[in-house]
Amino acid sequence: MPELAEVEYYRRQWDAGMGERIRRVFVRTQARVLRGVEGQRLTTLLCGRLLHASSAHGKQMLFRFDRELSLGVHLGMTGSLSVHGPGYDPARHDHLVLFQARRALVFSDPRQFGRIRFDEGPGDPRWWRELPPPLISRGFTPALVREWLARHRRAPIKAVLLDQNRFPGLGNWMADEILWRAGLHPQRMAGSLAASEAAELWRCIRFVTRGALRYVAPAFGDPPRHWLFLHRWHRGGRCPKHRRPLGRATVGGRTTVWCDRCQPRRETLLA
DNA sequence: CATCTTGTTACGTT
DNA sequence: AAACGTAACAAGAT
Repeated sequence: MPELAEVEYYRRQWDAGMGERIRRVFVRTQARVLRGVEGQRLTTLLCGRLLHASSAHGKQMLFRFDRELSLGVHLGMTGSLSVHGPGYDPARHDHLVLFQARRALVFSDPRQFGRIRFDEGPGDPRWWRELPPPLISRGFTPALVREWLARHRRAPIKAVLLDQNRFPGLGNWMADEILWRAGLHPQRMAGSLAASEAAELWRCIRFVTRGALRYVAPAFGDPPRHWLFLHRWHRGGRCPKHRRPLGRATVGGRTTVWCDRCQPRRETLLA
């Protein structure tokens, strides 16, 4: 489910507990989402700690506690964070619950494609420091996009956009939205883009990222009707620009939606 | 019942 | 050595 804007929405859910102490920890020790994190150790170390700060970077989240403890959360396909009352009774797919005096901070994930991390030590953990530049940052430049297109020149552009090593936080719906706006067919080879197309792609990445954060992050709302977003989910959906039926195929291993008129399959040669 | 899924990664092939 | 495609992970929705 979550791409960068949904992740940001979930991160804010736990803001309710900021600056307050963890009284008790529930952890499903054998859960796959722990990915090697030892539940007992996590419980021992987190009990009594203050939740200091949180941040999101692409689809990753990091929650910081006093005594240099860091809790990393990735939501996978079906993960979520929520807040409940202090007497909350963990449900079947809740894998980690941090109880505070007045609430319970809950991590839930039915499919368990998500991941919990737990690190000790000053500063941010190494895996966090090594994340690529956020899409909304000065470090994310058109040159980085060009270099990535060249490196993956034989792959379909849709698959390239889904690579978290360069486009942290982009997921299936955002990638389709970006390509639709950029007028690029998802099956175009990355190496076939003209310089002007790559520049437009960069602009659309920024535009869609800002829009997603604006429309989705505050209250899990929908983008406007003139975005592809609302039209892409069901078969029979039509392009919001001129009502043409949307194309649909698997590209880069994911269900992909596009408009043949906005995104011609033929390689465009020059602007 | 069959098919689908807003994500990632291990593995085999090119 | 990189780059690329695919299967697998698991459970719920349609």
